[in-house]
Amino acid sequence: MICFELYAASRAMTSRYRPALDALGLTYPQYVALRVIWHHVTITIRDLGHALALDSGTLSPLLKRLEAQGLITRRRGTHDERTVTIGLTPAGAALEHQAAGLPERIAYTTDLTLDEFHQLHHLLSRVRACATTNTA
Amino acid sequence: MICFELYAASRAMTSRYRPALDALGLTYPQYVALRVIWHHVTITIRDLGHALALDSGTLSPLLKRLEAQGLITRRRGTHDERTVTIGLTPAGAALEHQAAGLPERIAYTTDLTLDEFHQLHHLLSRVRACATTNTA
DNA sequence: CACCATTAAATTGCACACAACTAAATTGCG
DNA sequence: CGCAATTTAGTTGTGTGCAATTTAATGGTG
Repeated sequence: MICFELYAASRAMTSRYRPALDALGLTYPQYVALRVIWHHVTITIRDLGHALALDSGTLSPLLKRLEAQGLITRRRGTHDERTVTIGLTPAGAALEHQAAGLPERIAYTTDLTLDEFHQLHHLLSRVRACATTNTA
Repeated sequence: MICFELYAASRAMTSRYRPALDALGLTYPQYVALRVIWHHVTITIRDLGHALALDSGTLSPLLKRLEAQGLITRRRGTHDERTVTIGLTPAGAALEHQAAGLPERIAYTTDLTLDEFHQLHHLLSRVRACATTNTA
């Protein structure tokens, strides 16, 4: 039952982020979305959805909440008016510094060695690749 | 970002179960709850919650739906009336046979070797243990 | 150019997760 | 024994995930 182990481990790890994210006023999905936006500065909802493997049914309300918090901006595309490009407000950009080093701090509290992290990362990307490519 | 890999891999694997579970009329959380019930035949909500790392806020409505589907029974404890013991209806017990071998069939469609599965299982239980014990 | 298939977001509906709270039963301590 | 702390389920409220549908814009084909 690898699937249950993934499901339980994912929830357990996410719960480790919760105290720090609560202090920033973010949920975990909001945080990972912001990470992608911080990295790209501006990004379409379409590309954000590909990066996170989430559809507009999840992202639309999530991004609406981030906009309501004054962290991001939404702008309709000019040459393709179907697209919406997400940008950062000063507050949204500033939040990157407050959240800096969070994954490292969490990883530090686990007992895994660096080598085990690399192994796990490799296996998880394999699993994810198998599970996604074959589905399409 | 092990946490995001877990989050993405978990969702990807769960989506692999979806077609088979749709045919059984189950969601993935309902399926994993039923697996525990099949194994124990009868179990209190408390113990089920410990096995799945889910609280009554999640389990109460989930079990109510399984009961509405005629798969499980709920019975108040006799010597401790706070507890509720879950049992199986004939339909709920029969479903075990229809769901037999599902994890193996899903695992077969991934490219991982048996050895990689063991490694992954080991690392995931380590992660889960670190993430849960230190939180408590 | 007209038209249809495709694409991007948003919306709706359902089922989790989880925090916070409530209600009822039990336990334990003075 | 009496009563406060604890335990067990259930309820409420918020925020995802994801299927299905809707709306609007784009692109390709005849």
